[in-house]
Amino acid sequence: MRDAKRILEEKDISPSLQRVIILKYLQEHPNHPTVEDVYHDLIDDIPTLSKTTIYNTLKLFTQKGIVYQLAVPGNEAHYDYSEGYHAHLLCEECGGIFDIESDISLNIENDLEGHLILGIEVIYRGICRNCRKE
Amino acid sequence: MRDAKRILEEKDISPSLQRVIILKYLQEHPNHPTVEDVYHDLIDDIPTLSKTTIYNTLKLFTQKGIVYQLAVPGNEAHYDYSEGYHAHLLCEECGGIFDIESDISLNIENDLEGHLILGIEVIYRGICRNCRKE
DNA sequence: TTGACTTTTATAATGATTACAAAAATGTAG
DNA sequence: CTACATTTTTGTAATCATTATAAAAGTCAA
Repeated sequence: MRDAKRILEEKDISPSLQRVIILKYLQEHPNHPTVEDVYHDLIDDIPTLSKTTIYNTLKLFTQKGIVYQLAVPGNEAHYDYSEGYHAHLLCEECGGIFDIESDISLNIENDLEGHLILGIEVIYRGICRNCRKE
Repeated sequence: MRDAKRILEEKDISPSLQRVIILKYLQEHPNHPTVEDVYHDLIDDIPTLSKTTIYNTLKLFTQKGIVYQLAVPGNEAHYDYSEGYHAHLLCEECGGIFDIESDISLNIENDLEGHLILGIEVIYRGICRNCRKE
């Protein structure tokens, strides 16, 4: 796992206590946490932590391309820090989000119908293996 | 364009005035309208129309698989009725959503790592051709 | 140590969506 | 046609995530 402080410095973000802790949290919790998740899990470590800080920090990280906001319609935003590319499965039963080792070596052309393409996101919708058993 | 009333009946939805008009609107406006868009454009035709009705109706349509909610993180939900599959480009400059004629004949296997796959959504992020010119 | 600047924090405001209960519309049995 | 049950729509209030704002705290250099 890459050093959080170094990642921030490379992106010209001053590595404040809160920012480093939030980034470390995202690195250690690749389960697509929400702002609420981050807050709930860190408030014991930093009792002064404010939700606004988490919002601000995650917005900053997103703009800098360190994390990205997962598109889940109609709900809170989920955040994903990950070094390798992967797709996601959205379970329609339990609402869970699962990583999919997508082999879609998507023909990401820079130019697609005149648009400049910077990234791609693949979302599968279905029933996850856990809900399927029931 | 398929008959709206028939589509509803096939899905066991009683074709009330509002439902038919909302579905027709979605058919005729494939530009991924929001609830606000639908309301704004239909309130002149049906002065009694309530936003709640649009929310309820679109939720119903989504559950029945007639339309689907487009995943745009951090904003209102956009709705899409379309007969053929296509991907979407999200412009990071203007926020616009563009259809992409995706040739991804994605290997939609029913089973992917144990999950049951029902659908797939591909979202490109980038700069649209209009913003690019500037 | 002072002052400028950045970061964090708490509170209030906004905006989308949902809950709820009443009103209107529709369907059905007598 | 009428009375009653059910469905659908509507308006209002409530909820929930997110953003705006301004004060407080922290950082850093002269």
